[in-house]
Amino acid sequence: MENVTEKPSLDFLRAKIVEDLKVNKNEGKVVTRFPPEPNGYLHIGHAKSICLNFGIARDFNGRCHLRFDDTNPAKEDVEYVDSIMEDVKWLGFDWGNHLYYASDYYDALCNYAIELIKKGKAYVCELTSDEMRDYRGTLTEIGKESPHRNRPAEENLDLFIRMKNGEFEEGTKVLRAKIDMSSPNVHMRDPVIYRIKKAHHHRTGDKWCIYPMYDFAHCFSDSIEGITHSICTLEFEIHRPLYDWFLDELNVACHPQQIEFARLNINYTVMSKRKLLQLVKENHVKNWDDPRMPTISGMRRRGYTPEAIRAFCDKVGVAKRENVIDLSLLEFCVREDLNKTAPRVMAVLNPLKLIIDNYPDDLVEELDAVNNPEDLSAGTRKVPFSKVLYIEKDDFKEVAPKKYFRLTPGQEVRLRYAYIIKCESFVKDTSGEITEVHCTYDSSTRGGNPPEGKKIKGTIHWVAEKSALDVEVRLYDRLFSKENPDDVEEGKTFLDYMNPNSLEILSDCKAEPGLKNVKALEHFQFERLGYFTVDKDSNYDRIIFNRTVALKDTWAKIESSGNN
RNA sequence: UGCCCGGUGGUGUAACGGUAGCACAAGUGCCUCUGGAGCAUUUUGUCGAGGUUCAAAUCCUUGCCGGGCAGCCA
Repeated sequence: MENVTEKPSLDFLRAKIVEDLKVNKNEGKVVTRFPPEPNGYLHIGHAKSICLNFGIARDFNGRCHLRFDDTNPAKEDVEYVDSIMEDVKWLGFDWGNHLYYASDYYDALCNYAIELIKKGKAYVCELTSDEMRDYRGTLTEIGKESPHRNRPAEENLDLFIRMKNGEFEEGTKVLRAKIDMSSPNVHMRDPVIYRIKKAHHHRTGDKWCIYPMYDFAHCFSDSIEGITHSICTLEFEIHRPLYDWFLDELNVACHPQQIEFARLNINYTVMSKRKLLQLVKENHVKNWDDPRMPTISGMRRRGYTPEAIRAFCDKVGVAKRENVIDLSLLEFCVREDLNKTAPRVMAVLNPLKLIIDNYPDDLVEELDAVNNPEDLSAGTRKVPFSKVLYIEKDDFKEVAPKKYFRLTPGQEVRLRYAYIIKCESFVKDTSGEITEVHCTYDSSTRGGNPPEGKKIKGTIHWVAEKSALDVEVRLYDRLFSKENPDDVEEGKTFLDYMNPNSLEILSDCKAEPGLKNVKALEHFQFERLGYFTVDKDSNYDRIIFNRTVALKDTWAKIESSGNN
């Protein structure tokens, strides 16, 4: 009780920023940036970075830039630029007018390179890439210096300008920083900073035929934008000395601080753009927005909400230790959000006909159903009820296992919001499959209220046959059946661990008629089943739902533990 | 074999020299017109060895384990 006013503990990044603010570093400003390369779609790992960078800016009254790190025209495309902007916005973040491209800085970057050359800190090297690899040395042996390393500055300048003018072929020359070929950090062994690429750039067109490398472009882009904290993932930690070297050599006014954190991993999926691209290109999934993909667009289509994703990113925390998050945490986050917001509705995925023998043949009653018990302001709706209904196949068993509360001969259940019924008999076809269940109802239990003193343990959902809507439902499961698909055995690839049952299409589902006019991305809870969203391929004639996540299923747990 | 980073329950993440806490997962019970939701409750942890200290998850030494780095990718 005495600790209620205690502040929640900060992650190490925010703690660092608090320290910086205390000593008035950067005049108290906090400026971050999210710097995607437009060479693929954003995934949930990027969401963590987005939430971090935009979240920090929000928490410290700073700002966060969206900057496309577009320094490799061979791999980049406007399609990706567009999708990235859409996804960041959808996640709920706003970069205001701080939208930038590294390509905006090509002139400035080129001038920085020239300055470096003039200072004698960069040189044009004509080694082939194979030779350069050779000269670089290994992790345990130091490198040796390029024969071009000690060219006079004027010659370097001339050569570099001619590179820029397109006088040389790709691969024949590069500009390198002159640092230290004996550094234990291979990134400091005279890294390439400019290479010739006669490629069309999605923004600068054919203006350039030399493009800066990441290490050179990134630190200066940060500096130009006045970034205070340049937050990136762990694999760039070893690049930090280089980041600092460039900024120190040219003595720029703004020297941001690079801080690294551990990227997000989730089990049963992959999180590398290369692998996601491969899944798309080789048609292992339908597209980047396939609902099984961990992409933002895929998760959106699957029915995840921005609120759920943000909550997830918040809960996973930030640290420097490698981590693998349980998929169950993600599922918890969507359920938690959708439970509060998704209207409840009844739908039957695997229909079984149920006939109430003592119910009038042509009567249709409109029964009241609560739209969301977690939010009474969502109101109620009318659901039509009549003699012939559909129920879930699973909700009837000829021979009931122990603790089975649903329909079985002689047992009573409640039809949600309708009546108490009793199972009298059932019909099997020649193959032994149950085709009809016959029940009687108690007309005094209208609305589902049992007589005084009587308890009904089981409640099942239903859809009236007459007015039922035919819908398609797509069930999704984890894309991979192995916890860590990146951990491949000899002779296999991550593709060998794909879950063959990650998609199940149910085309004969029945839903209550109120769902006739749903729109793409609307969320619902199908009572007792899970959360579902309307797929974008859905239309008036063919309504398609994607299962976002199933409800927690205590019965399934009891059942499976009993089978063990 | 070089350099850099990390090791806290099953999974994440706090505690910044002073009671190892929180969330998810798992278990149990209560409640319920969703076997949903909710509520209550339990189990499980500081990588090892030394040292400093009244006191170490925290500081030091060392070992072990995990990750990263040798693109004209980012």
